[in-house]
Amino acid sequence: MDPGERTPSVTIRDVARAAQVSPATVSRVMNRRSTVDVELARRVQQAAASLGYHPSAVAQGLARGRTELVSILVPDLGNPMFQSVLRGISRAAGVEGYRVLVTDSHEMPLEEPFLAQETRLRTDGLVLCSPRSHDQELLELAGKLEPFVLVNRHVEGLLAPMVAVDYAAGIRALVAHLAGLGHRHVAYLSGPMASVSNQERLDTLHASAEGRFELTVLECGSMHEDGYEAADRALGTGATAIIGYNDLVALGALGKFHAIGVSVPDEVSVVGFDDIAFARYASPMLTTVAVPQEALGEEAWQRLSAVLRGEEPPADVCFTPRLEVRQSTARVSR
Amino acid sequence: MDPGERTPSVTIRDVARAAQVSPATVSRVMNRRSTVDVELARRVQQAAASLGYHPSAVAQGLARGRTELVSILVPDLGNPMFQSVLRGISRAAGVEGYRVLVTDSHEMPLEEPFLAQETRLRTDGLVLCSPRSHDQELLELAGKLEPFVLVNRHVEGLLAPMVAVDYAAGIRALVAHLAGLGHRHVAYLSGPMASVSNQERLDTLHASAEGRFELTVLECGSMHEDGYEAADRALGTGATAIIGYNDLVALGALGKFHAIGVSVPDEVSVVGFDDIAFARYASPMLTTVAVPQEALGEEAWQRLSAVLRGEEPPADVCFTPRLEVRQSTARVSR
DNA sequence: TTGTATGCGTTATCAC
DNA sequence: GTGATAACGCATACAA
Repeated sequence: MDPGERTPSVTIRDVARAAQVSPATVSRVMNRRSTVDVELARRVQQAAASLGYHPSAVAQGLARGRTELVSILVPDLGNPMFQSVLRGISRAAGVEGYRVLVTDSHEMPLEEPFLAQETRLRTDGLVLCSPRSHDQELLELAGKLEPFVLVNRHVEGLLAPMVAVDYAAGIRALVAHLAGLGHRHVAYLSGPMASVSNQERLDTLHASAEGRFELTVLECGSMHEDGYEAADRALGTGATAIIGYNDLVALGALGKFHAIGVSVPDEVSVVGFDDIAFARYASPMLTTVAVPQEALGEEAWQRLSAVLRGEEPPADVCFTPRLEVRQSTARVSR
Repeated sequence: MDPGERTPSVTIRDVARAAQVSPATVSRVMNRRSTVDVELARRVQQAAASLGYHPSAVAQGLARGRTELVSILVPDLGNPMFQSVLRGISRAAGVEGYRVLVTDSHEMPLEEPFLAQETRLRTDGLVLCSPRSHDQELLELAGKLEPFVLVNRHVEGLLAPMVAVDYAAGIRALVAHLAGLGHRHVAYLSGPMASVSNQERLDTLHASAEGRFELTVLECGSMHEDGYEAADRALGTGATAIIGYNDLVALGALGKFHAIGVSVPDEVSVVGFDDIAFARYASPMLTTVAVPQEALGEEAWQRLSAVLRGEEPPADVCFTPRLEVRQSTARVSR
């Protein structure tokens, strides 16, 4: 076998020749177009099969003007939250024959615009998941990114379809829950500064904590290790309850507390955000705010799909997350 | 804005016209080819910039004969193990300008051949991660899948590069560990029947348990819920230690034990496989076998990349996993 | 119904 | 150095 040989791909012409018809007819047969004579069709089918012919996706893409590929850009492929969104999109898109090209910006906001454009150029559309870029930047970029839909982010003045989550409502539910349990001092393990959802959670936290409990904010991050590292710092503030930026952070804190012998929820309550699959199986089971992750992906696809078909996309949607009370929170003991 | 308007994309001709040069020259400038007159080059650059020109990836793909896209097929995008492999590939490929198209077979072995071919057709190469198909099927398919590399699976007679893990060694380490702790009855929560790695673990388990402890095998699965559901069944067999097919299953079992008040590792030891990030942060921290997940992805890319360049790929590699003793295992108390 | 011819946007092989 | 021009593989008006 010659290692240097290039794909000796069989083309539509080879099939045409073998079936003794024109390339156009082969094309028609392959695309089940119009009425092709049954006899010819069969000849083409056989020729194609025996030659092992498969239309070139690239050539089809060029000729049709669409690749049936869409891109998704996420800040961190390692985060189960984004993985679920990806699954949702991938599954929904797959049903319509579209495949997903995924790009990870590795929580580097500055790279985002470049990556978004780059990946968008290779496909028919783009899903921007929790972009960390500033509103202004997104507004300027919008033209070169279209068609695209925004997940987990609202940008005023942007005409792209959006699929969002009412994080404020989730935070308020969390605050009410903790206050109801008698907590008077709560620590928030803050997420990435570039994260708009972190900002939103922070703002809502400040607003709704007012008059209910003292709030201490600690810079943390978005990953396991960040929560693990910040857990005892949080405890050191005298807080009786800790709110993680997301479940990963909360789970990291849970791990640390177990490691240093601090009992949850007896000595300290811990809550997260997102309700990733692991939250339910943690010990203790994590109280958190459930975000419909796969649904976010599906809804995003519905909108992108509509735009790709030239139709009007469904109206923007904003999911209201649901408080999921489990075992990591309890009435304060002091 | 006319909703029906198609991408009014600016082409290489538009730039050529604006810069008063031939399309060929524009192409040369865009690709930093040969020596183009500095003055002309600048004119082209300006024209391209002011027109917002970007080469069509599809057209380039057709003309160059490569898309700079590779596919990866995984059995379950929801599994952190595969996510890590994906990350590894995505990151390594990204450095060389390649993007990754991901397809999830949703643990449906019968769909795999079709999906593999389908996704392969859209890119320059394929990474088959833990394929569930039979050896025979893979051998027959190989021709239509090339170039591709195999991760987490060895198939005799297949000339595709492979990146594997010595699961048997991992299992033996696990067995030695548990036996050393005095366990005389161990239960194995078996993974998907179609999983070759499950079969390998099972075989090695049977072989190395011989004379050390009694082994009970329970059908389970590959996900959290499966482990959660099977945990008490496993305990009911009288086993003092439980080996999960993977970390997900083990973590699920851990969750169940916590829920029903069974203390780990005092009443029962639990071990997993893979060492996903959550294993370290579980309570108790999960003893498991560490598989270098991202490295698997990176190595896979190195091989695929070499083949794409027409070079000889590095030799097949087989990682030896490392036993990670943590807190979910202890000396048997009876 | 079927074939012919042209276009899709680039790259690359030639002459100039 | 630079510019025509022919692929690349397929889809699709249009003609027959």
